[in-house]
Amino acid sequence: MDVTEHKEKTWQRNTYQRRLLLELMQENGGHLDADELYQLARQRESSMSLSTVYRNLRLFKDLGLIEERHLTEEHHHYEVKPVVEHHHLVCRRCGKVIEFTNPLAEKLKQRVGIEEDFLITDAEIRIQGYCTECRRAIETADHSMVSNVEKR
Amino acid sequence: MDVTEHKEKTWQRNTYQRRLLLELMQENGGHLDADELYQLARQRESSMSLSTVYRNLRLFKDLGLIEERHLTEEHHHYEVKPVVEHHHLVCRRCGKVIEFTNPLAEKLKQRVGIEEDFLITDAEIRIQGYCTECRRAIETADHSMVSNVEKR
DNA sequence: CTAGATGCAAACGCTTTGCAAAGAT
DNA sequence: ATCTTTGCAAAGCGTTTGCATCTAG
Repeated sequence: MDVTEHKEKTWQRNTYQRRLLLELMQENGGHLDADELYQLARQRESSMSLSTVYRNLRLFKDLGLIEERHLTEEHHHYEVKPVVEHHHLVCRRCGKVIEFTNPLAEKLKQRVGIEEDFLITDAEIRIQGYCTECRRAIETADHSMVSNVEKR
Repeated sequence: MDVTEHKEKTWQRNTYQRRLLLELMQENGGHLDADELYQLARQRESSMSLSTVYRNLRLFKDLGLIEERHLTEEHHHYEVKPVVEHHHLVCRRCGKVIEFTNPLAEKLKQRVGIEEDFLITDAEIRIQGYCTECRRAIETADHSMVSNVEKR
């Protein structure tokens, strides 16, 4: 038995809304949140309801068609299940999200799985930092700023 | 300038509630969520308010005393800032959380920082899978289960 | 004294749910 | 004809906020 398969929901009816939502998810490779997807869908089907979006996002997720991401503290993002697992680099200043893959991530999973005796199914790696542009912007702003040491 | 320091909030009053909350966070090394901390605090100070918990969790976080974790989809968990960065292994069945450290994680951060020209501040790695016990439990249950291939 | 912190209740934002109507098979 | 899915509105849940009161400094 494949221990990683637990979900039982199925796709019973092939509705227009469902097709549209999945299509939009596939076109928009990026990281959509529920509301962004809702707005996109409304452009083509103005009667689209937000709950339909939520219901289908959950369905797609249960079927393994998309994956849920935790890029910000506020709410979820979704993306179509990538063929190769990739991870995310998030800029703390501008919020830009860069996807990356790195063989070390795979190695890390293997290593940890063995060391802790876990059967690893997947990993989510979110690295935070500052991108080139924001580093530059902060340094520039810094020159025109007063020291704020006394604030403490 | 240290580009990683952005927050400006300070600790102005040394209140009982604040001391209590921080103490509880430190005693309870684990991963507390806001409500768990609230329940603990109420045992010692029955008038403690949930908003005070939230306000101080945020304060502690801004001061860098604790860190916010995203272990489940539902809500946040917090833990006192560890001396060495560690990551989490979460069992998909029983929810057990195991902390681990691995030199490959550090290496990965360095590598990605260079490759993408990011100044890395930190990383959150959450690996999911099945622990020893749950694997065993699933396999055992499996033997007494009917195949569910026809469900589709 | 007085600004900052608290407790309470109400508001908030994202997500889920109950229900009647519409739609797919 | 049946049973799923939809749209709508209302509820749910974790979290935040406004405000009067309290309190540490």
